Amino acid sequence: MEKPATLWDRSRQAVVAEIVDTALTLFAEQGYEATTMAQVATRAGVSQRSLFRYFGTKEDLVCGDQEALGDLLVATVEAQAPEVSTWDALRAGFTTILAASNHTPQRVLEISTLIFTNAPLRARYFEKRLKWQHSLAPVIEKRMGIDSGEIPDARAMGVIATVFACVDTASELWVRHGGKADAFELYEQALAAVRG
Amino acid sequence: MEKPATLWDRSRQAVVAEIVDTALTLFAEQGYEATTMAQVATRAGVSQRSLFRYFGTKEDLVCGDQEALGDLLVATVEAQAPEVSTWDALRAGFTTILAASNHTPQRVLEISTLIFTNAPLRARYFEKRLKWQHSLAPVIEKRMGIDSGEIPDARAMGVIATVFACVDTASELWVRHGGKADAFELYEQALAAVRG
DNA sequence: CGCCAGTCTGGCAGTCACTGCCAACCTGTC
DNA sequence: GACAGGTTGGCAGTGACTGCCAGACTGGCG
Repeated sequence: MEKPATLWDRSRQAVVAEIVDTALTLFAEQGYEATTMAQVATRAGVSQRSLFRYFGTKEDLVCGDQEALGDLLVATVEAQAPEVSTWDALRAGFTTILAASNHTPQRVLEISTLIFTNAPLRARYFEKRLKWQHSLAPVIEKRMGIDSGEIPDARAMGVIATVFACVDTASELWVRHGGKADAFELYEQALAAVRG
Repeated sequence: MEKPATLWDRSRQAVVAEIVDTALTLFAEQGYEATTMAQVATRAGVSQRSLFRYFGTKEDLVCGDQEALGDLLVATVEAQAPEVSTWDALRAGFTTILAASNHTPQRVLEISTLIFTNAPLRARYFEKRLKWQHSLAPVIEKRMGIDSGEIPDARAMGVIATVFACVDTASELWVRHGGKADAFELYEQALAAVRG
């Protein structure tokens, strides 16, 4: 997965992780919107200008590392055997990226709660997931035996959007249950109600 | 639906409509993000301060009149006979609000295109629709024979989220086809693929 | 070791969405 | 004609974000 992994790259990773850490701490202390980027920069010991170079936007402090996960999702779905159903292939993709997270469960809950209780964060999260959906379109079309055209097919996009909707629903309810419910179970319930 | 309808109220409505009009024109001319609120204010002949009093945010210039539609959606779904299936009840809700739009088809396409091609607009649109979903939860739970608790039920939310996902998918594809496809047909295709 | 190119960083000033505050105004009422 | 309530406009401020430039740091090359 990684070839060069320069020393410099790793130290940059560390810096990024530390900034995220202090940002999450501040968000927990004062709330997301009450915290300014200037505060984060000062507390993390970098200039405001550099902070914006690491994270293009304030939202990216929370949902920044999704790019890579999207690629993993698409790759996993694509790698499923052809006899696996579309639904199972998509589920496999999500369980894979869930397992690939490098955060503690505690932190996942913290971040998820942040996202689901802050409109701009949730909006940004949604945006990124939209890109995933579009990347998945050709893969799912192929799996469903549909020719990929310039514009995606309604059937394939409908299935993809539905799975995302159920994942999203399960995540939100999981957060609202304070992480005490089984997110996977919630997903199964939601999807079963849809397909039943 | 309207009781008082003061003269003043109506003139305010006219002002709002005119501002929206000039804003859409500017957006068409220069693009959404290249247009500043100052420009809209000047061109519409109001102060910037008042512009922000009419429309709390720039996004609301485009997707502002959704509050009322949400209520209509919930009311319509609630008004469906109990023997109507959950899916049909939700579809009835959407066809109703589609018919309730006071814009020309041309303008609907223009606004939709704007929303679906601008990330912040789409995000805001999504946010508002999320609220609709939450308002629908108790209605759909009742219809599905589920007791409404503090936290919505995964099955009900899954169904609601799926319908919204398919509507969204159909809308997006409709826009990407330049309005030449039948949006209703696209919705049927998407949902059929999901439920089939 | 000194030099050089490429990169990284910090500061600074500017843009833009958005808000609070206050003075001016307008409208209807007594 | 004074008065109360709501409306408007300007003005100054905040906070996210960007472009620009100058200094520092790094890895090669002679």
